[in-house]
Amino acid sequence: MTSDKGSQNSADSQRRQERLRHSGLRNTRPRRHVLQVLAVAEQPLSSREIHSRMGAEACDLVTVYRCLADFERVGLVQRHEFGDSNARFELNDQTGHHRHYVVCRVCHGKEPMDVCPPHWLEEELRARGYSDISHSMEFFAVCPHCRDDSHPGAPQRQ
Amino acid sequence: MTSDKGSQNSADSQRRQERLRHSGLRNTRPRRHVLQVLAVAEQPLSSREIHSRMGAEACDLVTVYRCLADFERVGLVQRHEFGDSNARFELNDQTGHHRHYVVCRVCHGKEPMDVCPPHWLEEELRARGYSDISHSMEFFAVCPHCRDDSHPGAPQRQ
DNA sequence: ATGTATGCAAAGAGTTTGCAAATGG
DNA sequence: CCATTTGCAAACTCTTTGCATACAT
Repeated sequence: MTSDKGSQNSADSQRRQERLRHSGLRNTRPRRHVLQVLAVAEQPLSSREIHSRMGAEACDLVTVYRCLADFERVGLVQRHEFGDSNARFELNDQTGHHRHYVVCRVCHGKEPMDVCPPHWLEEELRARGYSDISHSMEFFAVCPHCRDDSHPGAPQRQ
Repeated sequence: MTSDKGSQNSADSQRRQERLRHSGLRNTRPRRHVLQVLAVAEQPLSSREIHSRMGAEACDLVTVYRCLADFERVGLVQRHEFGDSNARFELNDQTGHHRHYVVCRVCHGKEPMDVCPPHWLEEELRARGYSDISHSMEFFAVCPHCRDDSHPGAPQRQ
């Protein structure tokens, strides 16, 4: 029953702490905990969602906000804006790879797209003198499941 | 001294009121005023920015929010999320054309990109059974001006 | 006339800030 | 040791809601 989608064994934990140290951030319990929650998340999570998943041992919600701000600054996480004024975050992998999602307008499920076309546009921007370039891109649609069910039951994923 | 960037002559005003009526929305003074501000805006504006630009004759800020919600619902405006948790809006043209921007990390200036590569991705999503598809895409970077000035003066555009 | 839209007040929600105490390297 | 980080409380900002009044058609 334990999720094996993400990485939550000791070796992965070591690797995350390695990335923390390498980023110049101190290796604290709240930060390890936030990283661990993100590591096993099946989709981007908001600060509150992360805090909830930390359970009884949770640090203060404010600390989650501060961790995420730091993680974003050093490139450990990517921020997503899915339009519900709720910033969501996901762990970047070591290669700097990141994802874009389709968000269902009905069930709010989030499906990764696994493509990233704007990269050549970043090249063009670089040629125009821009530096330190990144981008956001999300899709919004009614997913096949919700289109068929006119009266969808419980949302697939929130 | 009057800006002629946007459309604020009487003919354009007529055309905007036409679009209002055609959308099934009542032709009220606050709505005309919000549309007029958007029509002459050189970049997407937040509710508060719109309200400020309405000057002494401004309607209530709440009404601006409601206008924008209505306008978005009927497709008159496009919403942008530039990452500062401040929704910004711009007028769509009649063809449904919309824009994507580069936002400078330093001066927060917004430059339109005039390209829209995700359209073929929407096709792919359609093929996978998704419907009612739209997307968001924004770029973030340090603009040439701010890269050169290590100590930028006043932000170019906010 | 009648449903729609507005203004005002107040609430809701996410996020940020100040500061003293705790902690990591 | 000392700079960084945390917790707690409170503030701040954007946005939404309730309801009586005003307005468009």
